[in-house]
Amino acid sequence: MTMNATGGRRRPPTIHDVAREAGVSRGTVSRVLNGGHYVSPAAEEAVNAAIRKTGYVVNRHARSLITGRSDSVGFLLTEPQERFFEDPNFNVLLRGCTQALAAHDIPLLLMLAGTPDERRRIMRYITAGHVDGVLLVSSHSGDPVADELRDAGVPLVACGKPIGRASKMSYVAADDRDGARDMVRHLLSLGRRRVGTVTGPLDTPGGVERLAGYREVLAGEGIEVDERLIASGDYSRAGGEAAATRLLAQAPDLDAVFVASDLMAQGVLTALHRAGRRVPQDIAVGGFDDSPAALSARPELTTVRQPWDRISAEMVRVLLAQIGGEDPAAVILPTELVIRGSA
Amino acid sequence: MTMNATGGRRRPPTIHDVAREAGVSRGTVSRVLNGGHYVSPAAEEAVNAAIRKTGYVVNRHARSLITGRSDSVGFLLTEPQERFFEDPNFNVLLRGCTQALAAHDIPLLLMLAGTPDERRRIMRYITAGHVDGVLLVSSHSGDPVADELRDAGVPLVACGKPIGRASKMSYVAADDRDGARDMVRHLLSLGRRRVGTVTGPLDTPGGVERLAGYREVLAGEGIEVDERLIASGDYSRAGGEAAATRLLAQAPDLDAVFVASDLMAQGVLTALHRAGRRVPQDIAVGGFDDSPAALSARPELTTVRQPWDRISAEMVRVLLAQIGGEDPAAVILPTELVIRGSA
DNA sequence: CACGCATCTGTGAGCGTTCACAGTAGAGAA
DNA sequence: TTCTCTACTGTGAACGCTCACAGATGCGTG
Repeated sequence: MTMNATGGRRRPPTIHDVAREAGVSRGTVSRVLNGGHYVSPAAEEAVNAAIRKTGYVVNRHARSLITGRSDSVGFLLTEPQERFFEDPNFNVLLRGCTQALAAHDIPLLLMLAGTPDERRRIMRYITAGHVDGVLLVSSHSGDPVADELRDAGVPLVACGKPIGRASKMSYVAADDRDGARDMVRHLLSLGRRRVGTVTGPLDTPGGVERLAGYREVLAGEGIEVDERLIASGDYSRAGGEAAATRLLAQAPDLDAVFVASDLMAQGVLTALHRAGRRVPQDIAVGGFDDSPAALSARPELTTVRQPWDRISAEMVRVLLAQIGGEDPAAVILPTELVIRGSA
Repeated sequence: MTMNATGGRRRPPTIHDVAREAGVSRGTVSRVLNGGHYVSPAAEEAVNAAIRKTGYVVNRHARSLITGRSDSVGFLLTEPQERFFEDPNFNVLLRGCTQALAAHDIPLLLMLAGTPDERRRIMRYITAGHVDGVLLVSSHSGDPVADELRDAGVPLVACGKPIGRASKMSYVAADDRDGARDMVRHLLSLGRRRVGTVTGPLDTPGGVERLAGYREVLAGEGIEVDERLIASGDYSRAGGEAAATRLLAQAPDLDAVFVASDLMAQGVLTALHRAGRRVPQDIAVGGFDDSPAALSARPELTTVRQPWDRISAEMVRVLLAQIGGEDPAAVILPTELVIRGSA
């Protein structure tokens, strides 16, 4: 190490410095940097040594200027802020994506578009080419962002099946419907017969699909679906609490509830506790997600695990493929029933 | 709008296109873009109209190439991964910083440096100038990252007072010690006399300062500090549970606990519940943070609120000032006691 | 009238990289 | 030998922007 041991920023070495040090031309250094094709072993070795010696790091701005690529991707949240930081799933997903991208040496830009104003600004930023692609998280069907981005030709992968989209768009999702089926079957296997459900918002894929799974199993068992056993929530704790309260009023003989998210299930537990119902003795409760919330609930939640690590890895894989020119793809991943104390 | 209504990416307009459209030179457009000094009102108006018409967005790569600035900042987490997504505080902080930066149109790059390997890669990335500054979150004193960055001359703001630093470094922190004092005083005011504490890791500022506040109040009240009433945790739920179990064994006459984080307090509640102690009747529990965890606990936690929104806003303000050439600064913000069911 | 000064404008250079192209050398085929 | 082909290397010319500078104009002052 020959360089600046003392503080303060020196002018960093350029590709030119490396070329001089290695006794080759800029072009050769550039070729080594980009895969090393058409470079003699001797030259490659010399360049690598020079890179180590000078501490050279490629200037991404210069590279981006010419390639038109930014070598970064955006992680876009269109939810209103509060949902973001209340929902543990987002964090797991964010972390997974960051790490999967880091393996490709691609930084992740976190973008929050809560208000229409922010949305406009961020759309400009994205469509100006400052990111190569976008990981889009949980947009409601009313959300125009996905369509706008797709129309602008920006590579895009959604988390969760986008509902109501006309044309093809990449997405990665857990098999919501199948997970819901597993849970409802489990509740029935416990001997429960008045199985209710607290759904997610019905303009989200999770809301729709998990409810569909619930209906399917009941129908399959020849049980008529009682609409009084269905209440919709908004994925928040408070929403779950309110929904459970309604459920108890409409159907006091309730003996099990399938709740479409763990966070709502926490609210459900609160409501049941206040109503003096014991869990799981009087009413069995099943959640969805297997988020950290499932473990902090009392009793711990029986739930459906979403494979977040695989979801994030697949989102990144599909996005990079799409940036590389491949066609959009849909990936559906299996869920897993996790049995704990609440059911 | 005259441009590409159809999908697919066209070559985006450049500053040259805007200049031609406005009938001025590149230089004038550039001046308008950068504050509009030394530009006649007529020219400025023409340029703005041309920008609107062409849909021009500045190419940050080209700009960065010459200015040497990236117009982005990094949000660096040096914690091992699990802490990140288990701790609700991080999310609040992350969101706050993202929004505060967005107001300056500066994107935030999320960086996770869990393993030494990742750390090296990210340090290279940062020191190569790909971000203008770094928001550093909660580094243990053993963590060399802060010193390395400072030595490299990278503008830096830490969240929480860095302990054991030789020279000055910017940081923003809640007044941990004062918050702890408030809580312990509150517990004493309830008539409790065997007040224990579960500390954070003692190589973190929060761990050290909150314990110091605890000791101060007891000393001030003339109560001798019983070391059996002190157990250290690691800010995790499990750590809190283990610490509480130790505390109960060492000091069965415990009648209150000040826990240095809400998450640990959840673990403490679990341990107390298992031991058959009622909260708050038998043992009062006070947390710290006022994170979402405080509300999901049963009973809800009496805790010390950290002003996360202000903390994030101040971190961004201080960082931008430092990037602008100002000297490092330390900011300490007041906490607030929040009384709920657990004490 | 000449001069300084402030305000405004255009122009060339250059930031650090990649890309296309034009070379060079050596090996093998005709 | 000569020609072709492959492997490798160097060299301008961009990419889109900012910066320094030079020029132009108008106004007040000596």
